[in-house]
Amino acid sequence: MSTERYNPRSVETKWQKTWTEAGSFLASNSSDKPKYYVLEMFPYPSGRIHMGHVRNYTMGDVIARFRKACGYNVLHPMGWDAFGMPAENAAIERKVHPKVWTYENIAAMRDQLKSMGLAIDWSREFATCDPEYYGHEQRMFIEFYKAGLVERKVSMVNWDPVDQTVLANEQVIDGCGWRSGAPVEKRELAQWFLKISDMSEELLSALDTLTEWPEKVRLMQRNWIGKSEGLRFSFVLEDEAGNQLDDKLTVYTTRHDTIFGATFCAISADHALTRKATAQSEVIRDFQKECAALGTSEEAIERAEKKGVPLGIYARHPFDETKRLPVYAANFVLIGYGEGAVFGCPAHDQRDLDFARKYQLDVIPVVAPKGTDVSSFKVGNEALLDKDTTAVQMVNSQFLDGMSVADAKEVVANRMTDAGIGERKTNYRLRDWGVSRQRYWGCPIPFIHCDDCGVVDVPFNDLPVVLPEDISFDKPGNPLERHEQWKSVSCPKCKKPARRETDTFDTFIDSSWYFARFCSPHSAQPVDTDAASYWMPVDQYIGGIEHAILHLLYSRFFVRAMKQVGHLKFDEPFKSLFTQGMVIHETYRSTTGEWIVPAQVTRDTDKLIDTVTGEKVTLGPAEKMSKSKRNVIDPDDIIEQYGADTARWFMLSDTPPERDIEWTEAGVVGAWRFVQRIWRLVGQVAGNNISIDPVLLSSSNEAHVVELRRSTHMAIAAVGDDISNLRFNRAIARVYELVNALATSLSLDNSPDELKMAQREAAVSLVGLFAPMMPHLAEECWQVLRCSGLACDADWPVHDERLLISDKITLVVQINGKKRAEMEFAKGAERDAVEEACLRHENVVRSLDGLSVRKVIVVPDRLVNIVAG
RNA sequence: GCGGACGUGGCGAAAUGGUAGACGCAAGGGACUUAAAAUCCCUCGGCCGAAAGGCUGUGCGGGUUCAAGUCCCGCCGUCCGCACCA
Repeated sequence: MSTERYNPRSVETKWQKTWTEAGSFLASNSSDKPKYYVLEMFPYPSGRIHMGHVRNYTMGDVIARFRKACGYNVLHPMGWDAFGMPAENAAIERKVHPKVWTYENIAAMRDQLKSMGLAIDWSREFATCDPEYYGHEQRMFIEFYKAGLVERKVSMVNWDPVDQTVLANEQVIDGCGWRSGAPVEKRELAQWFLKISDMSEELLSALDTLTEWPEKVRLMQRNWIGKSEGLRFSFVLEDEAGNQLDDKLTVYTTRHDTIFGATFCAISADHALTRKATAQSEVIRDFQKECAALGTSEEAIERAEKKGVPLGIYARHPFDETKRLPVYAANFVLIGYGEGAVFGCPAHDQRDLDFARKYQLDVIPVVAPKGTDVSSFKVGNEALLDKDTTAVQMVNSQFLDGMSVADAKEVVANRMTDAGIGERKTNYRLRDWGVSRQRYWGCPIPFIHCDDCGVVDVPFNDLPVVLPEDISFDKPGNPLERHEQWKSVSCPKCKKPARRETDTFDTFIDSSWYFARFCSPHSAQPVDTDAASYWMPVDQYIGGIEHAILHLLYSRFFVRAMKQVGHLKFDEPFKSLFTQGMVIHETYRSTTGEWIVPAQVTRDTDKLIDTVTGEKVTLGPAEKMSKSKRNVIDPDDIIEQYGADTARWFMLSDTPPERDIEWTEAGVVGAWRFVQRIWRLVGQVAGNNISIDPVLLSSSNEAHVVELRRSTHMAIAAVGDDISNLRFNRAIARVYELVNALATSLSLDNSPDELKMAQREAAVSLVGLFAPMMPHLAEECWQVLRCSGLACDADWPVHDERLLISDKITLVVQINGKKRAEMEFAKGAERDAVEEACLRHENVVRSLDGLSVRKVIVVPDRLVNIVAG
């Protein structure tokens, strides 16, 4: 049979159409088969898919198709995380309405995803900006409110004084607003919170049940929740002259053992005592402004140089009347954690030490290695963080001297408790989830403010509260706040004029339950509880590691909240989690330092040349594909030139899925050549025009037949195993091995019919094995091989265990751990016989010259290690 | 700053504590061709050697073990998250 080149352009659209018409990937909510729910994190509709999407959705697709072939009822849906700031930025910069921009982007990206040939049930698609979707979200929020899961309280936001608008952390650059350039201020606003911190312990302990999550993600969540067992206690305060003040200073610490090392107290710039002090001091006012300019980002706060100002008040040491500790307002103390106040123990905390050195405060070591000469023991510029708790003891600490750290904690906690100035307290770092955003393009928060009735929830009958469309972004700030007509409503309770809440939800809410909605996307309820009970939890969830904490933790919380109000019957949304790596690419710069797009760079022997200017290009490291560095490859271009299968194959090859993958032209071309190679080999097999006689094939002892069949069945066993474990790169290496074996077999002359049958068996199996990865090529090969039905409906190939067993094994002979020889033995050979044979091997005899054998270690069927000296 | 990960040939990588480098890419040599492309065959961590074989080698320094890329301790480097980006 003559083999023409495989032309993906026409073939791929043909099969996509076939699948759609056959409804191949529609999931049924009732089936006798076991269910399997595979989900990739849904995309933000930025307008075009990027290579990260290609990687993410290819992985999910392989799993979906593989599970379908294995006989599962598979749910593999797609939707859009469609609210968010970029739509507003487009509205400001390009004068297009967020809604128009978003839905146009969705349409474009849907087409792109479809061109990848994904096995998705598109009948379940929705966008989070669909009023139908966010209406259910509003209803659930009210249900949460009634169930006591919601709270309204004051918290800080970044405020741009010029644009008169609230800024996200990413919009604060070096303490200034990104558009106005004005120094950021902090402002207090009454905001809505979901009380996730009430669930800290539950969210922490349930991590132990998530055995199919990466350990690193569980660890990150554990640290994020940040459970600590400590002590909360109060200092008595006095003024400069030693007069006792009415106020007390309450601090939280986990290191109460170091109380005698305390040399100062530090409180947040937003602490009530700091605020009180600003009234008298301009210095303190200025300091507070300086802290405000850091914004609300914890990262910025913690990276900033440790600074503070004395407040002119002092804390009396609880156990030593001769000591008093100056109280500072400091920029590194977070108002949101513990009490917003700490005592500083510079010897044993790096931040405290940096601070103490800057302001010449005392540094008193109170924990030292046993046997240290205390009088000469000094701390330099590195705090002593005692890791080996058995090797240290308390010093310089009066009644604690000589104790272990743990005992000292006990004693201090008991004394404070007995004296009524302190109590043991378990603390969590996890804060409540602030969900209010002062923005237009989000889900309206379904509440009404009435002067008489206060905050009133919108009646269910009036839901959804739909975003008004007649808005403008001419002025900075939230258009909803300026929309008098939309804002004005009558109070549901007293019917008097009232105002709508103009804040919208954090988009993390939208993404905290979409996976449950996919089970019954058209239900009149937020979720159909039975459908969710059938499909949930998601069996395999795939997404970027950047979501390891927030999205995944919020979803875990939200599902529990939904359970509490009766929508769901389970606790954990994601049974197995996989976090894939990024797609990176080399970066290129011109002689003048500008970034250059890869398409504009050509390789001339060992130099890189700019095809537009002809000038030399400087090669930079491979980095995450980004618009700013211009190192972006457009998936459309790749699919147009090589086809989706080639792009998919490349994404899965070589690099383990959890690691960053570098996109290279050479790699894509390699994948493309492999597609053509398969096509040629399958064509050759089809040309043999033979059908398999199972009896004849399995009874053949012909060496080539046995060898090829062994390769085929080893590949079947290995590929299935590797895909199940998401080791796609290994699965692909096994596919290459099978292709190499088939090619070798096909190059033999005068093949008997049995060998042709073995070749057909290899080819048909091969197509089945790569079908989840290259589904279009698989359909085309399936057809050429005259197999029945569609490849996407075919069962996963089954391997014959008997063909995997070999009666001979190659055993490695080591002397003192170094390989000296290889020997063949029958499988399961006697230990003594093996040992004896090894010792007679010429290499072994030579190497052992002059040495005496002390011990021989035999690992059956693997290795012999002769210990000699 | 705090938290988390990663580090193996020219490159992407593989390796239940048991033969380091499977598989792929690139490179070099050869076959086919008028030529090129495509395809096919061979070589391919480093050093010594004609070969057999030997020495060395998994970021760096120690340790455990008959045996360490793998386990433990300490460094170095790179990347990700830090609560209003999604």
